[in-house]
Amino acid sequence: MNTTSERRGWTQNPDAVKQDILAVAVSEFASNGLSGTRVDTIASRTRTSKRMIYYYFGDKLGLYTRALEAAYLKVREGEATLDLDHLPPREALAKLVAFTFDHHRENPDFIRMVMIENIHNAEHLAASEVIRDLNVAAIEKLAVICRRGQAQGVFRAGIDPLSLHWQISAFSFFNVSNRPTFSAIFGAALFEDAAQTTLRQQIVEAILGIVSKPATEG
Amino acid sequence: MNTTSERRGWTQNPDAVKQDILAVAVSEFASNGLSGTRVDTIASRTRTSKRMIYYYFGDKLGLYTRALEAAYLKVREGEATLDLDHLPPREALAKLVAFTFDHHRENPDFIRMVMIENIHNAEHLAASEVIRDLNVAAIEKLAVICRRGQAQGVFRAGIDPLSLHWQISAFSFFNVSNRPTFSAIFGAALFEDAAQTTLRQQIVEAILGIVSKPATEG
DNA sequence: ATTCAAATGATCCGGTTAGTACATTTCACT
DNA sequence: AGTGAAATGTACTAACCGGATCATTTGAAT
Repeated sequence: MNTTSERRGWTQNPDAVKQDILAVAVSEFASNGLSGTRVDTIASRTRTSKRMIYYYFGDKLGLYTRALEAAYLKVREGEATLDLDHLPPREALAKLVAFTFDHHRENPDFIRMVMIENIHNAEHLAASEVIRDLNVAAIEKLAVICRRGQAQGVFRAGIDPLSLHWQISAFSFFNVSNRPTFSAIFGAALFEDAAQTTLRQQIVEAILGIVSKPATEG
Repeated sequence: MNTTSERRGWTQNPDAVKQDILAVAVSEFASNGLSGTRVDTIASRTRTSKRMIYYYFGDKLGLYTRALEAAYLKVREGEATLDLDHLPPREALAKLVAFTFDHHRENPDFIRMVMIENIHNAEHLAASEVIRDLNVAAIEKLAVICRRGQAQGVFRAGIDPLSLHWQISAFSFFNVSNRPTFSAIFGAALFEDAAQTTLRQQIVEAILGIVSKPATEG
């Protein structure tokens, strides 16, 4: 049982083969979409062969679905490292928003997989219970912050955690998903590090504004 | 010269043929993506033939690029109907945001074309000067509102119209683009008319909050 | 050392699809 | 009514690509 790296003669290693295929598949599907991706191309970037793809994943759609799940799993895994319970509500929320913004930026392949899935009306995602569970858990984390903020009187009443999640996602997702068209039209300045930091701060404040008690006018 | 509807024997009508092809192309590309779209399918939904597609548009990519332009043109055309100059700045901005939100909802094919173009890193859009001009004009409209608001002292200083446009777009675009995955995971409630009205109001307020002079805290 | 299922290699195939070749018709202008 | 270019119809093809077929090897248990 040698490491997964070297392969002389050949040694069986089913799990490594599956993971190898999945990693390449995520990358290819994210880059080229479902019908734009060639199974042969995936195979060629793999340490194994096309034969193995069909052996383990049945067909192209099967592979795509598993790749989609893999992308979600990896990203939600990253989110789990975030501990917010010890922070006061406003700071917890601010940290969550800033983290989400950064995390999306760092995982463009995930974003692209979701874009592609949206193009396909989420029909493959709908078939995967795994993914639904992951995301519902993410909402619960947000709901906890909302309740704490309301209990302490720093958040207004009647906040809908789902709407809030929608708003946070809208900013963070769009920032990555529409970067190509946006910068093709308006230039890339908004996506350089300095501008992104400003933008992140702005949306943190915008979100905090949404949950804050009304006070302004004019 | 009869109308474009009936076609007995056959009568030449180059412009109508081109428009017919383009309309179908937008619909097909928006639904299935670039590589997911079949030229034969487009042809079959047309009153003309595949031969004509290649005759007028050269190849699949040429047709795609023209379809992308057509989608942009149609949407920007709709936006031009909006007259904001007679409104006070806050109301003008509020109206612009609400309109953008609705307008995006009403043009899902356009949204999907942009999504697809983003998947392709905007490489076809980048080749089209037409589109860039259209959008830069849209920003200018926003800049005018900002300047008026600042002159009247109701907006804070240092607003970047481009960032503002980014924020408005993020909400309005995401609302359509990610509806499939979002509702697959969290249910469709947020996308029914009542909830959408609430959401729209929320984001109008969020945007107004961004441009307003600081006053709140806690 | 045999056995047998799991894992892998090597090669092939049939349908699909973008694009083309060739022929024909329309129509504006003489 | 003739001419020629633009417009359209019909049929074909070459390449590509998802998937299948058949054979071989590995490795764990007997």
